[in-house]
Amino acid sequence: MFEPVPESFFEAPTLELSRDLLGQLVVHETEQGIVAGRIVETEAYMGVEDRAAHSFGGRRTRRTEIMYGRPGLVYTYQMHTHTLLNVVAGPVDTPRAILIRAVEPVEGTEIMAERRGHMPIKQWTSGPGKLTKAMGITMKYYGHHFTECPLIIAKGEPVWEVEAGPRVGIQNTGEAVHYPYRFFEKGNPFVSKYR
DNA sequence: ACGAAGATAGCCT
DNA sequence: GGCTATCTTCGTC
Repeated sequence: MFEPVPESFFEAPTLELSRDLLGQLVVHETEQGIVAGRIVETEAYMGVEDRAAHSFGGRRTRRTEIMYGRPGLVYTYQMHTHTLLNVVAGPVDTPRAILIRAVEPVEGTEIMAERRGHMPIKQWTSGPGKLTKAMGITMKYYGHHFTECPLIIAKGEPVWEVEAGPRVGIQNTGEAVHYPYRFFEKGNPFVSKYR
């Protein structure tokens, strides 16, 4: 019932794709059932020229390797106690990625509630580490493609209004701190932070 | 083999 | 606002 978007969806230029992803659904078929969330916040990481990107300066390691692959691949990595979910963007050998920072619960809410320890709903998926926990997304999806089950991106409801601003949580990255590469749906309560 | 660092979140004062 | 959990990867010894 949830259809993956076509692979061509991911071929848009990275900043455009960051906006296009807003409103689309992340859908995960788990053992307990389907969980789905509508993307309301993203951040672009612009590859070799972006000091905040893992692939800055052409850095190519086991972790960043997937960023050099085709758009639409899953780039997961571990941040302290959390898994963070990214969409690989840009053509092959252009190591860009888009971090999914927040989603709005759409389906499988009882499963998310359990995974999030029955916190208030606003805290289930309002951050990159929170949403992966709520949706059961782990490092095993590194290198998976978002057009294939059991983890896909599907067409959702369009966003009302998009706002842009500087990215969250990056430091010591010089000018990159100010780049307006964060996109979110204006006023949406699941956006990770307003400032 | 070891130590440091990090695109976070939750709990504490 | 600060403190820290505890994971994977990377650079260096």
